Amino acid sequence: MEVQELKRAQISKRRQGPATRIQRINEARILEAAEEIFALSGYRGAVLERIAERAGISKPNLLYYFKSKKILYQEVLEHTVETWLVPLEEIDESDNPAEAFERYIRIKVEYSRTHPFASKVWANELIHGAPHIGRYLKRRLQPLIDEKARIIERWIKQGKMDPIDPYHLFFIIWAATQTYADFGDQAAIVKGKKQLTKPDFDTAADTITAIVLKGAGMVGAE
Amino acid sequence: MEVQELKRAQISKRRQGPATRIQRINEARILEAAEEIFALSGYRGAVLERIAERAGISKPNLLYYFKSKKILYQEVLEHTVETWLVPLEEIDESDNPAEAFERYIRIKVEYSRTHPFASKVWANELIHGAPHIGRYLKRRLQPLIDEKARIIERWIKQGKMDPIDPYHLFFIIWAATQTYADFGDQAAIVKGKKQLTKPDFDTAADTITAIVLKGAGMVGAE
DNA sequence: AGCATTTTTGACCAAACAGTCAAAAATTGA
DNA sequence: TCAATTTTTGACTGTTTGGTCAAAAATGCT
Repeated sequence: MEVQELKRAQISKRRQGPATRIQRINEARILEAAEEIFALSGYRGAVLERIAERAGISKPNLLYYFKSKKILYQEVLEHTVETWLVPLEEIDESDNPAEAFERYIRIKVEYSRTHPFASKVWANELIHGAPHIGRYLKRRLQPLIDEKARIIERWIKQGKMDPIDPYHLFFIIWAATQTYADFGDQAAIVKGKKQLTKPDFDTAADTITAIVLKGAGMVGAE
Repeated sequence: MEVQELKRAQISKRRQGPATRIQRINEARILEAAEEIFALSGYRGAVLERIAERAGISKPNLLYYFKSKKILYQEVLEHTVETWLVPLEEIDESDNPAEAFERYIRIKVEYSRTHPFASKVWANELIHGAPHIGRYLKRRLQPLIDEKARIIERWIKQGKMDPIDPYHLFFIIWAATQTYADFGDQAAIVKGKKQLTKPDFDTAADTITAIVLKGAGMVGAE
């Protein structure tokens, strides 16, 4: 409830018709800067002054567009969650399980590579118990997962894959794919590099795909 | 370098012989309280006053035992890392891969269940790029992983498992097992519960074990 | 041009908080 | 018991920072 209502409240206060050009540019800049700073420093650690600086404006001007740090944070969060859910929604019962999961895994790894800040903001929020977005998550994510879980259960009944708890399967895939964004620095340290590169992410996607598809009996001796 | 040196510096300043009874009790209490507060709020979000309160002492008294917030945080971190590394060190070449990985996975899931705060503190530090413990991590973790990677490569050569990148295999296992501590709240929300319970963790361990062992070719048609 | 609206910012405030310090209280050891 | 040492804390300080506000600057509109 909280996020949507706050968003609506804020918007309705200022915008009747469409946003002006200046508004769209500044809000986009602020959101992008905020995503990075929140990712690097966490909610409390993020300093509005730094976000404003990154966005090329002053702090009071930032507050003019987003009435408080909390509201700004929630807008960033909601944006990341929606992007996060898109590939999940695409999993369809008419798909072949192996193809559906391979596509899902590769998209999520690629997203970790191209949007590490978004993933980190999201991870940060979850680690602290989803205090700002828990209710929204329950309303939005839970039904979606339930639906996809039913699809997987039907695939299992049809003998297309091993009998595996669908929820845990999702948890494992989320964890494995996002770890390259959230904990990419650790992975780089372990590999003796400064940063992970594209080939690292490709190998990651290959490895996760191989293990999950074979491990869940979606390919192989059938 | 930083962590060990700081620790030694602090200890040498105060303790020549063994700590007194009061010191041991209070330091243990403080570290336990700090682990929880740092896990729930992050480094910047954690308030010394609250840690002290939780430990049943005053803030100045806390600072009497740990000279600064940073030093306290680093001690908490180092403690969690060392615990984290124990089961990894136990992987031995003379083991059967399936048995070794099953044991490793089950220990790590159990650790996620019993020490969620430690895992979260650790995750938090990594998300933000390991600023406080990166060097230590490189010195301590990298050689250990390299050693275990060589063991896995030998297992692969001996045909005991599929040719899989050992580093990515570890990343996936770490991610999958620790997600139940770090993002346990999300998993609970998705499952429509307040908290994950022991059976949830058991199913998690079963699922991860099944997928990894079969997916990496450690069991099955050989 | 000239009025109205939107956008921008310097200066400021109040709260939160890490860290200090001197003095009190408790403990230890002879 | 009593002096020395360790432990504890109330009161305080300086800094950081989210947020306010009034006024200036820019923009839009007729």
